[in-house]
Amino acid sequence: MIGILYSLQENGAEMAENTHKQMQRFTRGVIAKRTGVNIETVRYYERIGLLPAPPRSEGGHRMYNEDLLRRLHFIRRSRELGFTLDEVRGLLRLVDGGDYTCGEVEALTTAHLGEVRRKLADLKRLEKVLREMISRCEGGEVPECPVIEALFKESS
Amino acid sequence: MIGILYSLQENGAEMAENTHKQMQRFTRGVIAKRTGVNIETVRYYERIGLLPAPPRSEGGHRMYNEDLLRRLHFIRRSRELGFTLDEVRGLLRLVDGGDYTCGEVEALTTAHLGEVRRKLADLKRLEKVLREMISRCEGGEVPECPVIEALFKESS
DNA sequence: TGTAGTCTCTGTACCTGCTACAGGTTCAAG
DNA sequence: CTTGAACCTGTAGCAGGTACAGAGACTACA
Repeated sequence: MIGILYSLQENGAEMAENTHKQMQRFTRGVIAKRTGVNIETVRYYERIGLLPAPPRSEGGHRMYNEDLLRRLHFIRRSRELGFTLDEVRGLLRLVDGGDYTCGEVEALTTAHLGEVRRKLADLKRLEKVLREMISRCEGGEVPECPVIEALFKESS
Repeated sequence: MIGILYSLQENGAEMAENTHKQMQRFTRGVIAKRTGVNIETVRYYERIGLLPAPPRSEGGHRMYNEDLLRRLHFIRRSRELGFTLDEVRGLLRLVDGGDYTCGEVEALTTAHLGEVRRKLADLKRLEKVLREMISRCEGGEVPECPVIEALFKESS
């Protein structure tokens, strides 16, 4: 088994005095700007167990830290790339070094890698088509319609 | 203005005798296998105006053609890459050569291209991290946690 | 220290993008 | 002409958010 090498989850007990400093007050505006995620969505992620519940202030306000912002940013990007929240959960556990065996890590990672590579290939084709459209347009040429099947190969 | 050079939409009036041959009976299984989209979703796309309403048989059954299957496949792939249905709509109109001016084509295409390139960059970083995890694992090494911020750069 | 303005809280309702019935009709193979 | 698979319309549900409402917490400034 792989040990937990670098957990981003911090539980209350481990919250020593000196780490309290890192608990700035991140407003919804700051969170949105730095991660692209709005506060309602953050609460939603907490509710479904995708993010750990952060410590609270006396008055009950959530106290976020930098790590949480990084996780949020990661989630946001992954979502934009078309991964489901379940897949994101898996990715997070992978990079956290969860309690997977090496074989499990390899199986999961290989699966993700396959998906990533398929997406890369598709995006490259799309990029090519878009690039060509622009250059034809700039050349004063009327852009021909790139036939759709040229965009993405039909094999799966 | 750019003319409609190659429209995939066929209206009833243009349905000549010889094109009727192409109207095979595609069952939900065939559609799912060839496009990855199930029939309920196809009907949904038709309802929201993403796909043209196909001609019907005497009994009211939808008669799909190859073009529609290609469009479906295109939509599916684009969705997997994280584009919204609205963005897909824009892409379809672009490749159809809609009634855009050249300037509009360029603006839209450039915007899509920017997004595509950001996604490409993100996927490449993700691929690298996953590849490294696998190779470390294969080397018998305990995989270290790749720190999350290394995955995706924070500059939006 | 009071108070205004901005933030957060919980809860619920709504939105997008599907997906899955239910109850009935059509189609095509035998 | 039957029979089973596939279709039809309609509606309801699920995932992944997003947007209030009404109430309380925080901060800055007088």
